[in-house]
Amino acid sequence: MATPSRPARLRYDPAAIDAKWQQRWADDRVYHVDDDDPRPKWYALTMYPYPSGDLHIGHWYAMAPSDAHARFMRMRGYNVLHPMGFDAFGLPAENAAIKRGIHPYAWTMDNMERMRAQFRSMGCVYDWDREIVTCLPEYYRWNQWFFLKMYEKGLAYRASAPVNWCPTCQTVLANEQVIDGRCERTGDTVVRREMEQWFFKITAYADELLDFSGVLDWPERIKTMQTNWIGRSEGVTVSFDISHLGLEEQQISTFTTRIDTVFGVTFLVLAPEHPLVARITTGDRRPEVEAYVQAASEASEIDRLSTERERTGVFTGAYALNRLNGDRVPIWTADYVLSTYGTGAVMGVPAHDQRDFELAGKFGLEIRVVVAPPGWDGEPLSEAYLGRDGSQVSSGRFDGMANAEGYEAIAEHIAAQGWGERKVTYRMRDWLISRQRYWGTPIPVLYCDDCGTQPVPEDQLPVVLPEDAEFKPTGESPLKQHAGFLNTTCPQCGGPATRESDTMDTFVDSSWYFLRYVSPHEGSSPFDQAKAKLWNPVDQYTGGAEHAVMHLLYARFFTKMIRDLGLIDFGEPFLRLFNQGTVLSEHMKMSKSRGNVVAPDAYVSELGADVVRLYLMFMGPWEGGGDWSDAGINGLARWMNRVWDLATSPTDGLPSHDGPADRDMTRRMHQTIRRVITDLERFKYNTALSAMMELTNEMAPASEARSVSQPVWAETVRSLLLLLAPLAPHVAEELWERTGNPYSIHAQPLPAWDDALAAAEEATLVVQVNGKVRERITVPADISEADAKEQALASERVRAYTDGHEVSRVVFVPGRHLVSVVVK
RNA sequence: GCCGAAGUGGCGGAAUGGUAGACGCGACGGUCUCAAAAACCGUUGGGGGCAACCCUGUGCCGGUUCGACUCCGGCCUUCGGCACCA
Repeated sequence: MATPSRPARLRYDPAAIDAKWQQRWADDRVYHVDDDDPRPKWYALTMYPYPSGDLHIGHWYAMAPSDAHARFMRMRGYNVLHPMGFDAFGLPAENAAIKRGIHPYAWTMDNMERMRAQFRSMGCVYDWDREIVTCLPEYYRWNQWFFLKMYEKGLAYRASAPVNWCPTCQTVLANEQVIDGRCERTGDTVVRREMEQWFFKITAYADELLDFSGVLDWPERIKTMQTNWIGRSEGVTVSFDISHLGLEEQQISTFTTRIDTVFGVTFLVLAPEHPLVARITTGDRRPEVEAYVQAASEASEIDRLSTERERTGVFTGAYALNRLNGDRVPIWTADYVLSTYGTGAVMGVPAHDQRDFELAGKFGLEIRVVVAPPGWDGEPLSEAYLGRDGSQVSSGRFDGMANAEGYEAIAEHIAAQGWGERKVTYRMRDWLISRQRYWGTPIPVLYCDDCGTQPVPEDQLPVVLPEDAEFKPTGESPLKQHAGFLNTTCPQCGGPATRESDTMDTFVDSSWYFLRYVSPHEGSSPFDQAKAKLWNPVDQYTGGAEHAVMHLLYARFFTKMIRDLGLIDFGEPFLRLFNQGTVLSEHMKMSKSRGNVVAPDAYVSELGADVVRLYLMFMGPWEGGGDWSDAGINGLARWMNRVWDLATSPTDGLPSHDGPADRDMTRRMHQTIRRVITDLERFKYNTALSAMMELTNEMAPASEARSVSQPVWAETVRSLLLLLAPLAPHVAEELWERTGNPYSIHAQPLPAWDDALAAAEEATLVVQVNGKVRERITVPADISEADAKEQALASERVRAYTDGHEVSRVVFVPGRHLVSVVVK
C-alpha cells in the first residue's frame, strides 16, 4: 500500500472491547429512540446505502463522522433520531439474477445481512428498530400510493417523448442520469428513442425549487448546481406567419430571450424532430431534408452535443413571415435546435447569436445588425454581438431606443398584437420515472381496451412483484413476459386488462424515505402524520455531493408535493446539509479495476473500530475527503495507546491536592473542552482531535513529573474521555468503566467549559516594528493598553529599530496582545 | 466556453485581517536492546551566522492596511458542475 510501515501495537485488545460493548449496547437497546422523550428532538440522517454487498471505506467515511455528530448531539441533551436503512431496489440485483441465476430478492437480502453485521462493527448509534428496506411491499406500496395521488392531481402523466436509452441497462434514464451523453452508471453512450413513458411533473414546482429560503444551512455549491440545473430563463414567445403554406398550422412559434433582436431575424430554425419539418418541406428539398433528419436521429447524444462540431443545417424550401417587419425569411432545420426546449423552434438572428452567426456564415444567409454595439462603425461583425448595452437600429419604430428599453417595448408590442407573450422556460424537464426493468416498484396502472388507462384502485395496493419471474439476458423486463402479472381485470368495466410492466426509477424510493423512518411499519398510510410532525424535517442531513441534483432535488419536489397533499406542513425535507468528500487511495478514486480498494474490515479487526473512525476523522476536513495512508492510521493507534496509558496509569503517586501544575492543567482542560465542542458543532473533527492531542501532550509530562494533584488529574481524564466518547465510543466506554464511572459514558452530558478558567493569565506580547515581529515579551494577560505600549517601546530590541527614528504611530490590538510600532 | 471551489513544509493539514506551518505522518539524531521492532526524548520551510540573531517564505503580478495565507483587481494551475437551453 501507500507507505510501508509496521502497524502500531495496541495496549489493549480492540476486538474484545468492540465486541463487549457492541453486545452490551445491543442488549440494553441503548440506541432505541423514544418518541415521547421530553428532550428537544434532533433528526440526524445519513444517506442510506445501496446494498451492494460490503461496506467499503467510503461508507465508513460517510457514516462514522455523522455517527460521531449524532452521538455529540445526544450528549448535548437532544433526543436524537439516527436511523438507517437500505436503498434496496436497483439494477445490480437484477444483473446478478441474469448472470448468476440468483433472485434479486435473495441477492439483496443476503447483502443486507452482511452489511448489517459490518454496520454493527462501526459502533454507530442507529436505531435498527426503525430500519427501512425499500424493496419490501410494505415500503414500496406507498410509492404506488403517492403515484396514484399524483395521477389524480395531474402530476403523474404518460407521454411520448424522445428518451435516453442505455443499451447496457436496457432501460430509459432520467435526464439527470445522463452525464456527457453517457449513462451515469455504466458509462455507455446513450441513444435517443421515442417512447411512451410515465413522468412526474416536477416542472410544476420549478419556481418553488429555486427558492431555498426554507433551508437553514446548505452548501452554496449545491444550491447553485440545482439552480443551474433548473435553468430558469425569462423570454418571449413570438410566432411567424405560415398561413400561405395552406397547412392546418397558421404559424410557427419560437421562444427567445432576445426579443429585442427580432428585427434581425433572417431565417427560422426548427429542430429536426419538429413535427412541421416534414410538412413544410418542398418537393425539391425533400430528399436532402429527410436525409438530414434521419442522420440527426441516428447521431448519438455525444456527437450531437459536441460543441467542436461544425454547424450543420438544411433549408426546407419554405418561408415564414416576420410580422414585425413583413420580411419573408427561409425556414431551416438544424440539429443545434432542441425539440425538448422552448417551442423546438428558434428565430435565426445571426448578428446577435453565435450559433446563428455560424450557420449564416456557412450558408451565406444575411447578417443584419439590429442592436448596434457601442461605437459600432457600421462594418460587418466578425462575430455575433451578444451585448445588451447597444441601441436599436433597423428596428422600425423602435430605432434609437437603448437595448433594454427596446426589449420591453417590443415585448409589449408583440403581446398587444397577439403575436406572442412573455414566457418563462426551464432547462429542467419533467422527471421520467419509467424503467423497463423488474427490480423496482411496479407502476400501479393498467390498460383496458374499453376504458383506456386506469389507475389501480387504492384498496388494491400494493401491486406486488411476482416472485417467479424469469431472468434471461433478453433485454426485456421479466414482467413483460409474465402472464400472471400482466393479465388482470379492469376495475371500471370488469373486462380484461393489461398491467403496466414498467417499474419506477429507484430515486422515487429515496424521495420520501426520511418520512418513513418515523413510523417504519405504519400500515395505513405512508407515515404517521403526528410523528412526522414531531421529527421532521431532518435537522442534519449528510451524504455525498454526487446527489446534488438528483436525489436532493427529487426529495425537495416530493416534500412539496406531499405538503400539498396536506400530510405535512413543511416544504423542505432537509434543514441542514453537509457533503463529505471522498476517500482516495494513492490519490486516485478507489475501484476494483485499479485494485486500490481499501477494505475496512481488516483494519477494524486489527486496530478496532475506534482507531479507524478516528483516522477517518483526523485525515483532514470532512468535506475534503483525503488519501488513505497505512502510516497515518498508526498515528491514531499510537495516540489511543497514550490515552489508554493516561487513563489507566496509577494516580497514588500524585499529590492529593495543590499540584504545582494544577492551574495550567485546568486551564488547558477548559480550553480543550471549548475547542472540541465548537469544532464538533461544525464537523471539524480534525481540529477537535488536534485539541485533544495537545491536551494529552500536556498531560503525559505532568503525570510523569507528578506535578498535578489527584483531583485535577481525575477531572482532566474524565473530561478527555467524555470528549472522546462521540468519536471513539468503544474505548471511551471501556476506559470510563475502568476509571470507576457508572455505565454508560454515552448517557452522560458533555463537560462544560468555563471561559474564566480557560483564560490565560500570562500572554506573549508581540511587538512589531513596521509590520515585522521584533520582540516577544511575557506580560499579564489583562495588561492595559498603556502598559503594553510602554513595555513594548522600552524593549531594547525594539529600541534598536526606533532609536534615531520618529515613531509615527503605535497600535495596540487588545485581544491579540500585539503592539505594532510604525517608524519613519 | 460558462459557473463554482481550491492552491501553505517531504506528506495530510492548522491559523475571528494580528507570532505562518498547530496537530499528525515521514525523515534525521539519541535512549533502551546482543540486535531489531515497539516505546520514549530531541531536531525538522529555505538561506546565512560561532552565537545573540538576521534575511526570506502561504501559485504569479499589483493594490488596500500599522499589519495580508486571509480583503480587492488581474493572471496561472488543479478539481468539481454545466455545456448548442435560443
